[in-house]
Amino acid sequence: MARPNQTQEQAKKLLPTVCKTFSELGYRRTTTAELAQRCAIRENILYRLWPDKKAMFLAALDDIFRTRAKVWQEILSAQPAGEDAVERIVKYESRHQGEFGFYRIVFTALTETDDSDIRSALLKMYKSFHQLVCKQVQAGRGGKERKSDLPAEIAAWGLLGLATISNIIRELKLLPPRQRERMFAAVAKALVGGELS
Amino acid sequence: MARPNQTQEQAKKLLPTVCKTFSELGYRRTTTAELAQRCAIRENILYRLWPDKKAMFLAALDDIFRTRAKVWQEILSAQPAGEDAVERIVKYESRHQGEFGFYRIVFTALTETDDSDIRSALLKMYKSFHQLVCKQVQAGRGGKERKSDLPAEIAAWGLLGLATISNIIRELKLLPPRQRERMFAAVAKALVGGELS
DNA sequence: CAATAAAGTAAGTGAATACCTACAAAACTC
DNA sequence: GAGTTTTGTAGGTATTCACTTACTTTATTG
Repeated sequence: MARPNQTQEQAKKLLPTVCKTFSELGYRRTTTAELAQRCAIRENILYRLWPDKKAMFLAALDDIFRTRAKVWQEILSAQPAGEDAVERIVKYESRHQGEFGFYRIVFTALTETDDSDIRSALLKMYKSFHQLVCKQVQAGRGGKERKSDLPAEIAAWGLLGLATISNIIRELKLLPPRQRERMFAAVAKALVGGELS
Repeated sequence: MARPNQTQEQAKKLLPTVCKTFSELGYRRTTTAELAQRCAIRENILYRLWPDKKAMFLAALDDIFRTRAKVWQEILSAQPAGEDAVERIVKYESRHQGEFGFYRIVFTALTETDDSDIRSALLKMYKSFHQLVCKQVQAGRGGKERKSDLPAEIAAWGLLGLATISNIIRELKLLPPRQRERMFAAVAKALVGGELS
């Protein structure tokens, strides 16, 4: 025996760069040569870490999802399950959207949905997020749902749509940042309920 | 002189096939060979109709945008500027979403936004749609805006987001059709105002 | 019909790209 | 330090793809 295998660690170390590359260039335009160069390694080392390009992409998708979920968790745990949990997440999202290239990766994945692996990764991701948002909406309402409110599951889909269009707006600079933030807050309020400030 | 130039007509005739191909395969996976085959012509004929692949894509993007706008116009002109104009469009969209591959082309375009031509085509498209939706929201409210209502421009962005997530839901089969329709209607109502049935 | 330009056919080309092979250097265990 | 396994280097290959070239056929007009 000799030299412990450190592929796991190296893969982990390279993931941020891989994510960034895929989110900047999309799936097809990201070449393995480009990936290798940005990671400052040779191509064949990439192939020792992942079996093929698709696996690299799926790893990036998964990582970016985990990262986002973790960020939310942190926001929530700062002052757990309070009345204003959604509000805090909404505020955070409206400001920091796109910082981690989350949506660009999702968009590029959405144009590859005829690949069953990518499809099911996306499916899992959307379900998880919907559930997460759902819970927060419910928590934010503190159990008492007024008859005028949208059901939480429905409001959650609306919020995911809002996040999506908000990223498109950001991407295309359809609105200046502040206006986009205000739009985000106003629509979120309309969806979740009147109490949000 | 001999034989009148019919490239315009042929281009027009091929556009639906070109659109369909791009929306099924995305920009990168659509090869000019595939396009030619589906159009039942040779590759170099494509290049007599458009200067390059990007031009083919932009033509498809433009066509699909015009088509959608025309459909809306028809829905509206059936019973012009009524109180329920938005409602009719919303109902139509919730049912027929994705039929024309509209969003798949938009998604693939969104991953190519560092190309300035594609970027500005998208920009123009989103602005037009937002304006169109805006007008309809205002018309639907019949001039009288209640203080609880979202401003029309903001509600319009919300509706575009709703349309987007709704297409993602359809694409990934996150909800069965009827449930998706109900979700669409409920969120649209929350955004536009309480009067919609 | 003759001249001419468009429409179509068939093949090719150079560049890009995912992935592989063969080997050298380094590091860990005993 | 010998033996073994990982890590790194350098180059290659088969394929795909956007786009081209050279040529034949067809339609149109004077």
